[in-house]
Amino acid sequence: MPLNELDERIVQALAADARRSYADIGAEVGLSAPAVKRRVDRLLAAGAITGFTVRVDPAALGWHTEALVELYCRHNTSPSDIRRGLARYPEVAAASTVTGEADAVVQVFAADVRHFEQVLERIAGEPFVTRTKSVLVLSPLVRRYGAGSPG
Amino acid sequence: MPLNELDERIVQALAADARRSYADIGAEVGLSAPAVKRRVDRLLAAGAITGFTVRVDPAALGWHTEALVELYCRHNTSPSDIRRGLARYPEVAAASTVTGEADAVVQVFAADVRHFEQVLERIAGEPFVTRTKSVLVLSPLVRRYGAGSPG
DNA sequence: TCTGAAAAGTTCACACT
DNA sequence: AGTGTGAACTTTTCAGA
Repeated sequence: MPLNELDERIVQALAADARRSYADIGAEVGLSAPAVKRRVDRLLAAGAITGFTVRVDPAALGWHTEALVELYCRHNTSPSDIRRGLARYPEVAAASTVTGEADAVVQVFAADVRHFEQVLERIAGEPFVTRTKSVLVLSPLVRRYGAGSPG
Repeated sequence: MPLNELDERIVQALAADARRSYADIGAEVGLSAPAVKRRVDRLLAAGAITGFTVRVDPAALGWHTEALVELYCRHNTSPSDIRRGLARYPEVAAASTVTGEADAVVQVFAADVRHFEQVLERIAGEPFVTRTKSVLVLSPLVRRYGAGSPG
């Protein structure tokens, strides 16, 4: 779907603060509130906007440990197998299949290292997982676009 | 700040859909709309909730390439050196220092592989960077809590 | 696309527990 | 402390132009 410059500005405004009123956004981009709403509805229907969410501070919610886990899977594992297997863990914030040696990379938030260890053991025990390799995050440096926060 | 079970359920509801009405969330957790609002306000004031944002489909916005880049840095590089060096790139969505061989992991969004290559060259040319190692993201499997989307 | 009205949600003051 | 009710206000949403 083609996004014009007006749509991009609306998306940017919502990315910065999804609770701004349509009238407010409209005043910025030069549209009325209903016009902004129609565009947002269209972006939602087209899948350009997939939802509205909240940005949280991991530490404030008690998630003091973040880790990145490389997953090595059995040869006939499909991406949807991995997705289904990981979606059940609330500690999994993000996961993607990747090029390279590993099959997938998983971002995990846990309360502490002990908790992370338990989650890792359970993930490593999934039938499609043959091996894992993890690194702990020491300090978040850049976190743009609301990326990388657990709930 | 201590979050009780009610707060966690409210945050989870907002993480799934930040536009649900307070009355709706209240019906789920057993509170009135004003009570939910008061708790959200308190979570905002305490910094546990840092904002509301929109979840976007990167491809729909023209970001067709996502990559994870491991950064190997010179021995006397501080985390803030890395942060300052990377913050200038709009393509850098997230970056963290990590344990293990690499010093940092960087999440990069680019329009296409050619664009990513250019960004990677520039990052690799930073004075504090000695070596990089990247993998391309094939398909995003899980993307919870608004994580991992460019703006 | 905008204007204007109806429906819905938010936000407050006040009373209660 | 925290919560619920009801009213005022704002926003959303849907007509019609």
